[in-house]
Amino acid sequence: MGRSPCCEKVHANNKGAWTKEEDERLIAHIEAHGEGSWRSLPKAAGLLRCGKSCRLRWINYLRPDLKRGSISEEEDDLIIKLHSLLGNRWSLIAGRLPGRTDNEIKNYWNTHMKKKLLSRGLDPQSHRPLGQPCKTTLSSRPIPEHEIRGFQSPRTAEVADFFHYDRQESSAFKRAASDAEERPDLNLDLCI
DNA sequence: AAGGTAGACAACCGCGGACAC
DNA sequence: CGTGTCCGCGGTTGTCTACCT
Repeated sequence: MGRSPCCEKVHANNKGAWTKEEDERLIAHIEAHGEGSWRSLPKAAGLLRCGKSCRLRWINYLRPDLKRGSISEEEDDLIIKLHSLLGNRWSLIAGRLPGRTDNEIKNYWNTHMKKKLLSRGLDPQSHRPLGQPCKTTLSSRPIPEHEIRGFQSPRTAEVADFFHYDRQESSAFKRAASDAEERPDLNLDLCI
């Protein structure tokens, strides 16, 4: 039994592309009250949208610190490196690319990078030569409990520092640390 | 000019983690 | 400890546009 859709309760069932007026309302509300409280935001801002839709619109399109324009060669290179380490964890990858969003990077990956890697004869998921069997897929393998308990190496601190994790007990951190342990060949000293 | 197709990206959906109670 | 709620994430779909026939 799943949770009911967030939009049903408030009849906030407006869907599809955002209008200029909706954008303006959302921007004005966030400028006045700040980000957060997405569930109550639509009503407070006078929008017939669900909170999730508002959050997505703000994060992916309206935020003032977004970088516009195409992905640079340096960013392109960094995305490949980060994806080889993290797999499809787009939000973590976006966290290392100022002004870029997870959605933008995900779309970019699916439309450009997959083709690019394939043309180089590399598997877009494993980053290994096509046809070469790969034991694990970094993005999908669940971490056994015993592995999580075993993170005591210097690599753990390196991962925490690299991804700015301040809560090393978080599952996202544990997963990233696990992946890094598996890929000692990957250099975490990346920069734009 | 009209219809078809592919590419790009905006937006939606469902799930799971975190947290409060 | 169990349950409910909110938020964020990643996969997927929808829509618009440019290009081709």
